[in-house]
Amino acid sequence: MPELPEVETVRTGLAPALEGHRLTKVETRRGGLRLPFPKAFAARLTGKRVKTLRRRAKYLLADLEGGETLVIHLGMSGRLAVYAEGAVRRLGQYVYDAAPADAGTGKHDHVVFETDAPARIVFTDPRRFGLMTLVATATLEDDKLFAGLGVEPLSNHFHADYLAAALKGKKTPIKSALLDQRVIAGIGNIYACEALFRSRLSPKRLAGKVRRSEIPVLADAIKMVLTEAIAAGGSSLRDYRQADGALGNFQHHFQVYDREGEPCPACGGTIKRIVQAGRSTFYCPKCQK
DNA sequence: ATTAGACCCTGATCGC
DNA sequence: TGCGATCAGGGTCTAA
Repeated sequence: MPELPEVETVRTGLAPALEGHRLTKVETRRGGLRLPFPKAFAARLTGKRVKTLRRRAKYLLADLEGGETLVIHLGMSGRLAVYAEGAVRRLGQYVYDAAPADAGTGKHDHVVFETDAPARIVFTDPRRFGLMTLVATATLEDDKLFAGLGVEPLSNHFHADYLAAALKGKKTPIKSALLDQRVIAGIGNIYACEALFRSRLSPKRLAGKVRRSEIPVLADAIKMVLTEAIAAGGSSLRDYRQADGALGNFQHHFQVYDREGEPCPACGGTIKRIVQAGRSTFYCPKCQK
C-alpha cells in the first residue's frame, strides 16, 4: 500500500490503540514475511508497553519499554487494521469497528496483536514484501535497515541545498533518484510522479542535470504533495483503508499517476506512461521538460 | 562506485 | 468461463 503519506496515516490511526498501551498478546503465523521473525519475537513483545509510535521513511517504529523498538514495513500490500471493543471503540479522533469473530484469521493475516486499550491489531500482507522485526532503540539509526536512509522530506533538514548536493553528478533519471531512499526517505512511485509533474520536470532528465534554479521548485513540490496527501488521509488504490476503516482520498487529486491517455490538467496534452527502472512513470511530455 | 535488471510473492485485471 | 500475460503503493541482491 504505502508511501510516506499512507504510512503516516496508518501511524496516526494506530497511535490511540498502541501509545501508552501494553501488548497483552502477540501471535504470528506462517514463519515470516520478507525476513523471518526474530528469535522469540512474540515473547519479547508480550507484556511490553508501547511508549511512542513513530515513522521513519516508510517504516513504523513502536518504541517499547525495555529498550527495543518494533519495526514494521508494509511493503506493497501490507495493511494494519485496528479493532476496538466496548467503550474504547472511540479512541482519540478515531472510531473503530468491533472485531468480527474471524478478525485475524484470514489467509494472509500474519501477525495479530492484542493491547489493553483494549484493541486488536491485525497485520495482513498477501505478497509478504513487508517486514516486522525488533531492534535496539538506542542504536536504531545504525541498524542496516536505517543506516543508509536519506533525510525526511518533511523535516527542516530537507531543503534545496540538500537536494542539490544529493543529486549532484547522478546519472540516473530524476524519477529514479526520487525513488532512491538514500536520497530522500519515504517517496514512492505515486508521489515521485506527482512531484515531478508539479515541478514541470521531465522524469527522464538525468538527476545531475537538473539546474540549480529548478531544485527549489522540486523540493517545494515534494513537500507540498506529501503534505497535501497526508491531510487527505493518503491515497486509496484498490481497497486500501485507514486503520479505522476510512478511505484516504488523495487518489482523486492525482494529476498524472495512473492516468495514461488522459488529458494533462495543465496543458491539455496527453499523459504518457513509460517504464523506468522497472516502475511505471506517468507524465506529460508536452509540459514536463 | 554507480546503475540497470532480476527477483521476492499473491491477486486483480485485461485480451483472446 | 478459462487461460496466459501483465501489472501493482517496495526493497535487496547481483552483475555489468
